[in-house]
Amino acid sequence: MSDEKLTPRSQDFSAWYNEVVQRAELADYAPVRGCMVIRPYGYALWENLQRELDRRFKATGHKNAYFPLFIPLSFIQKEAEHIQGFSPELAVVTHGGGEQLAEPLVVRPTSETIIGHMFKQWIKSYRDLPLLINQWANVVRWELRPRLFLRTLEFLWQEGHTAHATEEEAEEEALRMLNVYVDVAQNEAAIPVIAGRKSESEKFAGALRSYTIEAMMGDRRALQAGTSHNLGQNFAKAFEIQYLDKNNQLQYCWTTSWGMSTRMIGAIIMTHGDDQGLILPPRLAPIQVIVVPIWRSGSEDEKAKVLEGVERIKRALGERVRLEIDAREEYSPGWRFNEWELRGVPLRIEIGPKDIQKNQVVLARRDTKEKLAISQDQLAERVPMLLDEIQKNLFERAKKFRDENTVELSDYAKFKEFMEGEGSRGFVRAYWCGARECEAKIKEETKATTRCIPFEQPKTQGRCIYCGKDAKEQAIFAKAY
RNA sequence: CGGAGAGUGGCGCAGUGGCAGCGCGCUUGGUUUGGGACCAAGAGGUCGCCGGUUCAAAUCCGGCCUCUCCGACCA
Repeated sequence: MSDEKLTPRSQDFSAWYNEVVQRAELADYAPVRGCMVIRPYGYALWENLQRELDRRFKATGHKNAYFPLFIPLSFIQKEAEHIQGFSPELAVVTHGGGEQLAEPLVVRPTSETIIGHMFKQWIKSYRDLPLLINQWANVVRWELRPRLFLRTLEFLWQEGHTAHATEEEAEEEALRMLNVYVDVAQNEAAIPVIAGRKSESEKFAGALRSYTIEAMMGDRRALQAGTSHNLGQNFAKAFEIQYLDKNNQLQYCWTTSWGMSTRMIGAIIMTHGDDQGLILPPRLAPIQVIVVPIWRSGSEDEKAKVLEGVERIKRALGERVRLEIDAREEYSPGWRFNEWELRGVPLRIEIGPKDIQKNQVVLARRDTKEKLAISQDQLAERVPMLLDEIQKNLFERAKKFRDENTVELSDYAKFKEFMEGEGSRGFVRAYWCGARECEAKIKEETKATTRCIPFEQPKTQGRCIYCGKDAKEQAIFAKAY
């Protein structure tokens, strides 16, 4: 561990991000380019996110299963758009057991194809529907420019895959799961998101429609934090997922898929972090409260009293919050304060000789840096309340930041000016006619892409920011990760 | 793949031909402890790899590899 300060976010956001990830011990670089090791602290954060997602998946009727890592190459090729979208980033196994394989195997970039293959075996009748499956898995995409958590060659995620009798049911499912992502992002990760539809060019390879939640990071760039796809009958037709309806007619299923990944950890870091380091939302923080006891050496009596105080804190809070104690004598209090701030623990409790005398403790909030003294008798009541308040404050703060950096524009010259330069100045809401050409030109000229067409639209209509033709809807434009 | 930068103890770096160093971290002992403590003694290196020049190469020359950042691609 180094004593040096982090690179300030304003100076170099990327450098800040990489330093935070490594120094907070979330992850480390692996010996293979583009791969990372998720360390225990980072993995604990992932487990908390997993738990919240999994709980909601089960509550909406989904069951977990597991499908193989290897997919026959021919499967990927069955859906035309799918192969086009994914072929540049496939990892392909050509040899096994010392022999060249008769058919190469693809390391899954996503599992629509192999799951489609299995769904065909499992679905015969309308009585088998809907089929609601989720899997927790790793996937591999051979990305050109990796970034810790945001874009690694291998990443962890969940992928939901469902099959339905009707288009309406599939659509309803895709939107239901997007709402689960909205709920988890906003209420657990404290990240405000904009939910909407992806444009044709930004949608998932092989989908009928893609839905997304988009978040603004601390450098004002956009990050796609979760997606849900209505796959129509594209995969059902490619994999012959068919059922007999009530009238004994053979019908193709309507399928969906949806995913959220370890990228969310990157989103949490970049949404809430500051120049001191990480700030974790209490609901997901592996450690919600860190207790830092303080005493003078040479006084065993004082030390014993402080440690008794620590025991009282543990008794009051141990069952209610995720609490750890840092009683390392080899580090000064100041060092320990900085360390736990770097690692983003939402609330710190300081307890020393002065507090013992007054029967109090000092609480230090990570989000506002405020310190306040409370009576030890109030711990069980006040600490959970304070954690809730921190959770709420992080969300409100991020929302305010996003809103302050979102503008509505109707003039393309102003749009270009807004997007000028290396960094990002934020989100632009603008009317867009929906034409692929306008979208492509805007991207070429400004590097901004359509992030989504938000569900929430103004009542009025307008003119396309690029071509000036009539436009029914607004889109969010931004430079994205 | 295009552009930029970097490879020297765990980390950050200095070292432009002549004994491989500094700061932090690590170990041991001691003194400390309310915002990144101090003293002392230690451990730790085939200087990214291969070849060449030279009495002598971390340093000069040639080739290769890797990583990071910026772009195209993407959860």
